[in-house]
Amino acid sequence: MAQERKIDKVILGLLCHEDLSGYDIKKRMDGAVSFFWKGSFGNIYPALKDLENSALITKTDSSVGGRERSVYHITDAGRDALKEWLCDEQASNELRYETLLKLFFSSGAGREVSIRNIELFEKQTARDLEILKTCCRSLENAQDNEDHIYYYLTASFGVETYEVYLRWCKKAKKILRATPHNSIAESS
Amino acid sequence: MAQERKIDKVILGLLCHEDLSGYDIKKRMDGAVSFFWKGSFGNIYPALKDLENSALITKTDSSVGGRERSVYHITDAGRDALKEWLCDEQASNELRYETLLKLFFSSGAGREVSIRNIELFEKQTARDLEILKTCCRSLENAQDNEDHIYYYLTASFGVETYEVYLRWCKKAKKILRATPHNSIAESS
DNA sequence: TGGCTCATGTAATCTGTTACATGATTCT
DNA sequence: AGAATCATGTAACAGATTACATGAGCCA
Repeated sequence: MAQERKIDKVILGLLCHEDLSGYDIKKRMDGAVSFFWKGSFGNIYPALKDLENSALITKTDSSVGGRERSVYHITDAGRDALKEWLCDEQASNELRYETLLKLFFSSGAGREVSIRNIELFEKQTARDLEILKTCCRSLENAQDNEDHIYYYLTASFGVETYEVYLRWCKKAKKILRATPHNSIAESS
Repeated sequence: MAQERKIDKVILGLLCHEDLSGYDIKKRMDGAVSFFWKGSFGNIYPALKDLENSALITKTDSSVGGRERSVYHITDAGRDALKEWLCDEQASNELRYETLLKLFFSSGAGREVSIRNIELFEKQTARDLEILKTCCRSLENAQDNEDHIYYYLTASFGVETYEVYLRWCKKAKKILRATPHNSIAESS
């Protein structure tokens, strides 16, 4: 297990709770996890194969009729690997926001362009926030399960940061509209 | 220019203001840009070569003595390419936070582990926040330059989100310490 | 003299994305 | 019948990380 591939951990984490197929894993990843981690089929299926070869998961054929379906189950070694990762103090936290990158270099295109870019970001954030809020509310009312507290905490991280994003958008637009600026940059 | 490689835009954006060497570009990227975009030499040098081949930048040798140094300059075509990107409505904004990923799957390791992981995140965030705050303050007092308003806005995005991160850390730790939980998950 | 910073680049490797290929089932 | 969804996988490509290789200048 010299591999540090994050998709492996996501798969192990999901399988820790229930047996799933590759397709199921994709669906889970498109859900509540998606705002801080993404995956694709071209990513998931090879990882499942590797994890099976490393004996961290086992594969069981559960095809119904002619439709093929392989369900994966985590092994004890898999649980150990997951726990080892959880206990490892290293964690890479990366923000890759093209909107901020554009804003940083926006003097080349003028204020109208930067305001529009902020508005696009604002709209997307508002949409995502609604989804996260719904998610958060349903988790608040289901604290019976030990897992739910962790789901709630991650979702609430999303809600709180997205709310700040929206406040920042308003502030940024206000500043860009209010302060004086030379019109040369604008007209070029 | 069918390429969508972000490192190209970062280089063009930086060269828009001043002529720089590959080494300089790396230094700039390690500065204020680093919290929302990262780069490495193995990334920058090949990109510089490609951009030169596409005539978006030009290379000038400015070696001093035996120490080699190549300085790059943006062309008009380069400025056009940068502007085209700035005006393009598409923007990919991705958060890849391993800390959140771990937290989401933390029921496998228990509360003590998750609290420690949050504390590690908290410490790193506090460190980064101080750097961003300093950056933000110096930009507030230098609004003479049109570029500075954009630098300020991106830095203030960082400051505001990091402050929320810290508030969330406190809340999360409190919840994890306060609510009752079964000790089986803890002892396993 | 030794260590740090300046300075450029390559190569191996890893990882992810996208598109493609295939085919069954279910719903309207 | 046709569209959407279920379901698995591969191949080509893109992009980034890491380590490596090299060497000069500067400072203590």
